[in-house]
Amino acid sequence: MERDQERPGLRPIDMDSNEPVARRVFRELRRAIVRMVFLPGQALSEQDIADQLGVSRQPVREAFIKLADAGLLQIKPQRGSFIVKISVRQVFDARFVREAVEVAVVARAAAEATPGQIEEFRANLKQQAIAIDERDHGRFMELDEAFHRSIALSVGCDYAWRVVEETKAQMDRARYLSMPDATPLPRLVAQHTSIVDAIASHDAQQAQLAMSAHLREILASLPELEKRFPALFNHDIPDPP
Amino acid sequence: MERDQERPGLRPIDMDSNEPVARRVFRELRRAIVRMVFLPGQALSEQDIADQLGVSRQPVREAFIKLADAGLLQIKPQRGSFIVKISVRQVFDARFVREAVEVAVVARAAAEATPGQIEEFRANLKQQAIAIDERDHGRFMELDEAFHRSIALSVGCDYAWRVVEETKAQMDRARYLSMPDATPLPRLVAQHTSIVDAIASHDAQQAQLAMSAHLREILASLPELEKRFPALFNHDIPDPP
DNA sequence: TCATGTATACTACCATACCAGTTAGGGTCA
DNA sequence: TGACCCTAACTGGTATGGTAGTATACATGA
Repeated sequence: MERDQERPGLRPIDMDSNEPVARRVFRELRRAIVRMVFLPGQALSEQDIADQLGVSRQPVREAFIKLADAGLLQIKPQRGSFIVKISVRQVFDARFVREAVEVAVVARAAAEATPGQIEEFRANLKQQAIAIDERDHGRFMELDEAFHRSIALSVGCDYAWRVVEETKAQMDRARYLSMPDATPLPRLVAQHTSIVDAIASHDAQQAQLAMSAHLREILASLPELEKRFPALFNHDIPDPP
Repeated sequence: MERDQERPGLRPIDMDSNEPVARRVFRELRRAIVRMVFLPGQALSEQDIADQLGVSRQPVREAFIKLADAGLLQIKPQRGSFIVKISVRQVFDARFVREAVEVAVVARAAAEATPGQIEEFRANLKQQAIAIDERDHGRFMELDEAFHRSIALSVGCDYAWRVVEETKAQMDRARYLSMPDATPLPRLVAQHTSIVDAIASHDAQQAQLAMSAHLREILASLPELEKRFPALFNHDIPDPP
């Protein structure tokens, strides 16, 4: 009995699509990294990935570069490329930025959100509860992301959401690591609900506090994770150049 | 009499360096775009740039992709690549994110900055005044960036500064456009000073207000610029796919 | 005159070949 | 035995060739 439906690390790239191959390779690799299919510290070779996906090295290389920009892959020229280990400092740095941006976004949402938009937020909350009832953790994480995204997009903060998306990647690896076990999902829904309530009552300050508290709680289990999976963490000893 | 010392748009890539060519090409192109050497709307060709810089197309292509990620270049597959026009909406989106992050950073600085660090900030302020006296706008912009960066790095917000750096690119094009004329530089120094004063007195709230006001003022002239240089702006009519 | 089909000259994208630097392993010699 | 060097098998970086798609100029037709 496997934890995932599919053990093969990567799903094949479907042809007959005019979307650039490099972009699809990037998405697939990013997905695999965030979902811990590739473990932190593991070496990745351009040639290997290209062979697995049935494409040439060129698009794989471009994907590698973008992954490096996203802070998920470390490219050591003439030596190799490695999944960066989870760094507690880096994750908290990402959280810091995410909190700053999302707190600003939710303040705007409290000021500008329309009743229709608030209704959409609540609809998402209901689905979150359903996903929890059905023990569907993956579905919950999707809804969670959709929830935060919809708040940002509802007030036209597309670029802000793009920034948050990048910061999330760092955090989500840690979250995925802690997922099958006890993550107090109902508690997260309660926090989401209080965020929406504050938005609905146009209380910007309360919305900011709720969002801030929510984002700080997410990583509460990080130190424990570091102890449980020491090999996956960096322990903030930056390796020499 | 030219506005720049050098009219040739790009400086040649110096060889005898082990830094990847692609990275240097990226930096040089980014510099040229932000400094309005390449005008918004202008087409850029991989082959052209490669010939001008004396390198092959491959590193140029990689630089193009990174520029596209930074929102400075639009790559239209099988059609061409174009310097994106300045979009008032996009610039304000960038400012929104930058304000969110830097306000959070400065709050932390007010809480944690040491006397030595505050002394460094003040030293930078003095140099800003000198640059203004010498009418050296370019130098002032460098010091301005260094000022904001030093605040972020002083409290360990390296990643936050990296995010700010990306958002700045959008804003700086507009700032460069308005630079030779009347930008009230002394006023900016006064704002910088009040930020440092708030940090020095460990008044987080005051520091946040000062930073927020400062960042909002920077783009005050943007609507006027749009009227003066209509060809360089997007007017937020998103062109069809 | 104007609409339409077509040839051509671009473009970015992908594949491939080659290059230079790093690393690991094994053999050699003190 | 141990330190050293050399070689072979990688790595990512760069250069180049080939392909498919698009825009444009121009000829052709009504």
